[in-house]
Amino acid sequence: MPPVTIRDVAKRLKLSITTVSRALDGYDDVAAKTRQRVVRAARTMGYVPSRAARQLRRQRADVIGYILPASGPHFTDPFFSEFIAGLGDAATSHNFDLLVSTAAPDSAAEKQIYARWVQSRLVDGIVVSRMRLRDWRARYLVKNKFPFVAHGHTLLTLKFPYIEIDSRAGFELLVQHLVARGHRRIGYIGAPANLTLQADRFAGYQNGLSAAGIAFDATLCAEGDLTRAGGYQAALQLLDLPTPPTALIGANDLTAAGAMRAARERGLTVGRDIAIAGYDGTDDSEHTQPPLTTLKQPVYDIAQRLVEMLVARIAGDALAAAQTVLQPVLIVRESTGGPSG
Amino acid sequence: MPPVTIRDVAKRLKLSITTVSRALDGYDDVAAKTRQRVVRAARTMGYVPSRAARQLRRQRADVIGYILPASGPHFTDPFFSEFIAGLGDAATSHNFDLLVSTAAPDSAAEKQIYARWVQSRLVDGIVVSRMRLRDWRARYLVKNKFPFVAHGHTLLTLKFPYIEIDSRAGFELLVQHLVARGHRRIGYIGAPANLTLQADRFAGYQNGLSAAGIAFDATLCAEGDLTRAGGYQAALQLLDLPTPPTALIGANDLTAAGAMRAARERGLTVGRDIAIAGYDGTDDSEHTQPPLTTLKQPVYDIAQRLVEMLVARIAGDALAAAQTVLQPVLIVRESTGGPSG
DNA sequence: CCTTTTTTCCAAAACGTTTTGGGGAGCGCG
DNA sequence: CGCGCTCCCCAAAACGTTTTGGAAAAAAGG
Repeated sequence: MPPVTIRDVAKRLKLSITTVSRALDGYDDVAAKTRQRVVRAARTMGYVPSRAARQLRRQRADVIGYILPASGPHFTDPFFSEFIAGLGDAATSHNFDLLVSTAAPDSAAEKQIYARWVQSRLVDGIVVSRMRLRDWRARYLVKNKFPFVAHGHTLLTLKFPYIEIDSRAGFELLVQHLVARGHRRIGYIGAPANLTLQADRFAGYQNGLSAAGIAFDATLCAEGDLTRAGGYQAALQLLDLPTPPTALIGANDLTAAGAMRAARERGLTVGRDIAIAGYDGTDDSEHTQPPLTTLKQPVYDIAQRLVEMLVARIAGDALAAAQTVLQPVLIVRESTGGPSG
Repeated sequence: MPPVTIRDVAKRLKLSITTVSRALDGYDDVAAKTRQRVVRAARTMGYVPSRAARQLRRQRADVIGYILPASGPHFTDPFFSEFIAGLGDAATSHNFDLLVSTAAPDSAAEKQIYARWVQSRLVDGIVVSRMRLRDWRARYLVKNKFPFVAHGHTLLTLKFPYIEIDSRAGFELLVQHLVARGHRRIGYIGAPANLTLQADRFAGYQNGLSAAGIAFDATLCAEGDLTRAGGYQAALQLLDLPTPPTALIGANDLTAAGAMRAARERGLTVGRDIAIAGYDGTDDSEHTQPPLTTLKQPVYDIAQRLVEMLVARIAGDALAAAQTVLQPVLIVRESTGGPSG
């Protein structure tokens, strides 16, 4: 049985298509009684407007897009679960749908998806996350005047709305916390250098050191890839130094989790023999062994607010606060000695 | 600047719309030379077909839908990260897009989303996961003859294609493993009773016990909710029994992770004083402390295969293996004493 | 009772494709 | 030369909405 169209409803009611459409859309040039008839008939007949037709006519899709920076089997960063949940919930509550795709950062596939989405007007706005310092996505979207919002900024001189966590200040705080616990040799496991978050967090780390009067030592820094495996490898490297660090900061919680594992393998008890801290503060960090000291960013809220900003931008509203910067909050747990430590 | 349409391309080339369309779609009734001209012009002009128009005309969207069983901030089950990555990658490689929404199981919102998606032909197929014993979603989709595939079966007498892991056999195996390690008091932390996976895994647990000649003891069973917090609470309850279990099986890894935490809080060393095992086997399980014994299901592969089945079904192909049952593989790690234990 | 205004409805045009059902031109063949 | 074939191409219809620009009917005003 073919889906019921607006024409069917009109025919049944002996009304014009126009009237049915306008009745359903709540225009005031249709008699109250008629509207009621229409609404009732539409419901009992199970009429739902065709998305494609509506979309074609109105030139908008009521869909926002998000591309997961992942390709391949092993992808379990809780950050993104929570981020997607936030996007999804917010989208639904604004009567938008969420289109999700996956692509490895800077891959050909990624470019292709953006081109397709933008050109074919499949989505009418995009949320982009994990920004790169010179982010072609931002450049591309700005150039095409395509509505988008970002989680984080870039180095480019482009104007676009974003929400950002001041992770630089956060990492300063983290270093300060470790220094207060008596640490002087504090290692850092970063992310790929082209990521904004790496630039910020690394700068925060360095600032923190110099604020405490500790000389920066490049040998205490290693590059991870924001995964557990990357953190593990990098941590091993640092722990095997002649004079290993007594504290380790990971660019995110996953990195820190990998580092904890490496520490254990080297016979160290995390929280006593070595301090380890991360960044993100999703639920998982609370459940590591020992619980992880971390900087918490409100991932779900951010996702929600991003959607709200995007929806407003699609509607053409001027954005009140186009660039928002939030402060992360330091959560001290046992992996650095515990709250009272 | 308005997007370039097929009409623009046709006008520029002084060809008909028809010819341009057919040239691009690779019909063989257009001269090779003409096709070349068209293809080139389309590319240089940056022409991409309008999704809405194509969709309206062809009566299909090339979109598949998936609804995440979550609503609210705390949602970080790695199972779903990996599942979504699999869906996304597979969809992309079949030239489909993936529409994602979130809704709490059996909520009004969930019903509404299904109705909308199905009626408005927004998606032309749906992947449904975490099946319920009497799943209204399966019923609804079958009734509306809407293409879908499932991860797991139901109790209903409905025919639909699915992939399933024989978790019943898996749990038998798990019990057997624990018995071999000398355990007699084996606890079980389950999931809500309306879930198929709970029925299966619980049955497997019971079978395992009876195969080993151990009497089933209901006091050793508690209900979790597949989250870490749920596992934690349930485990506390079991550990505080007069004669607590010496081994604990969680319905999934998250449950087991929560149980591990509870055990530690009671001063037990996991893997020595108590054995704990889970189910899912995503990467996370390898990185708990101690690493978790688990039954591994190939989540990413399953997601990919589901998409393939769905795409085939949308295309109208008869499905070769409509119901697939895979065996989970037991991965023994230190949480139950280690491989050589 | 005629005019003006308001209320309620509608026909037709778009939106950008794909597909149907030809049709003209060139060629080979008798 | 005329016929049929093949090769390319195209006009027009259709997909299901929303929106524009009235028009008929009813109400109000004189």
